[in-house]
Amino acid sequence: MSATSGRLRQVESLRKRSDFEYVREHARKVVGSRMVIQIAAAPDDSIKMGVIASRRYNTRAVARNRAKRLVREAFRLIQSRIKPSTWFVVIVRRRISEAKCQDVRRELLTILGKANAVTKQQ
RNA sequence: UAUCGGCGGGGGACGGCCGCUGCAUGACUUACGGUGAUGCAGAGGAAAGUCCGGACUCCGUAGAGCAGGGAAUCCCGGAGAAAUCCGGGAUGUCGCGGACGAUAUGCCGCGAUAAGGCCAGUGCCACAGAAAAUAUACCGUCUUGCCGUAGUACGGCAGGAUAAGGGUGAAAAGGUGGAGUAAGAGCCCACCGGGUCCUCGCGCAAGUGGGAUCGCAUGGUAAACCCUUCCCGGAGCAAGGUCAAAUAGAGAACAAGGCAUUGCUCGUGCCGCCCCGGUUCGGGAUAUGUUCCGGGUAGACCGCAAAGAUAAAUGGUCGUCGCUCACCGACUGAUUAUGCCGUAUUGACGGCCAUGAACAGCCAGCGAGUACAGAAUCCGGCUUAUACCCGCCGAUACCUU
RNA sequence: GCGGGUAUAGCAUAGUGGUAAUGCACCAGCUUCCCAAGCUGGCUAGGAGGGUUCGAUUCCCUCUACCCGCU
Repeated sequence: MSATSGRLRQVESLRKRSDFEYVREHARKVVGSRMVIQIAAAPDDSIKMGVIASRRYNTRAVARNRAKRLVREAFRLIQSRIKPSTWFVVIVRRRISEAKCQDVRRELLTILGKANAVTKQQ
């Protein structure tokens, strides 16, 4: 099962505009200090994530790419603990710019826990 | 030596673990953007801004003109398809300095210069000033007539001459000197400056020199309209092309059940083939299925690359080192100060010994920093951003000679 | 990505080669027992840097920020 192998590739990311619209239609919103997530029940068993880093976050392309990489890396590290059949979208906020990878991972885990989408650690 | 600015060059290295994207190979699953394996490739000097030039694609296009946009001193050499860049020289204009005190202006040196044309035309030139472009009379200067006081002098009124002087302004209608005059004036003369003309000289040319001629009113602004010469078709990879669901619309074709003929089939003939209605007429509704054509939406693929996607890869973490800065310590070098001796009138010079700091080098420790910035069709140029290091040039400050 | 446009007081807008107008807001005063309204006065501005010009917010160039269109 790919969900337990701890990697992120194109299969695990939301890739179409219709996917994002599906999540936005069915989503519950959870707010954190560095990010906001919209989380929804998936139409199948998969776990998928999408990241939004708009020009309102930062006008420099380097900063937007860095934020998306941090979120993707955090997702990769905690992916095995997310309940199946979950799609969610992460919208980054300005305060993520000075965060390190561990900070982002901790916060993403906390927020997903609030949304009741995390399984108990074995 | 330090700081600042400009130009050019460089703009981190290696390894462990966990990962990402593309391609190739063969395997397993399957028909999917799958799984795991191996190999190869995987951000920049600006990838940025999108300011120029091209490649490429589609549309348009006989030719010419108008509109619109752009370029603009001259010559030589070099690179390039072009944009553009490099090197050398010349002319004009402007600024600063000098010979040389001022004005017009010429000469010399340095620097800057998007530098065709405002005697083709039009517009504008605030405030100040009399007057801002057909020149003009505010003060001033001179003068005529009349009046007043005794007067040739002064004052008043009316008129005339005058651009020398004052003052204003960014800019005031050639400059200096002389002659001349009532006072003045290129009104006239000399020199300087300027315009025009020349089948004149020099120079490839922009120009420049000479001659003749004109006393010479004819500023500034064209990154104001405009004129001259030359150049330019438009849109852009979200260009464009291929395949092509669903839905809606449009068109075309086909299909339905029964009876007769016959042993059966094919074929043929007749009736019927949405609903109401006994039936023609009439009224209502205008449908079902399949196939095809056209169109091109969602979507996919091509365009598209020895990086290359389309919610967009090139990362995370740990370690070692490099570079820069700060602090502390050890060692080495070195100047200066103090002391003694010698020369010496003094200043000063030379020699010797020890000590301590600024300073420099090197080593070790500890801490901090390591920029600007992320390809999206491709290539070239320009512009802008950039920690730190190297080289060159310039400016400023201090020190020494 | 490609193409186009805008920038003026705290906010919303004018205007033009000669220092900048209007409304709202803000501040002070008058009025009122107090507030509001009204009246009077004040405050504060051309995104940045160069160039052309006697003079630039305006004209030209280079940047910066923002907005819009095209799947």
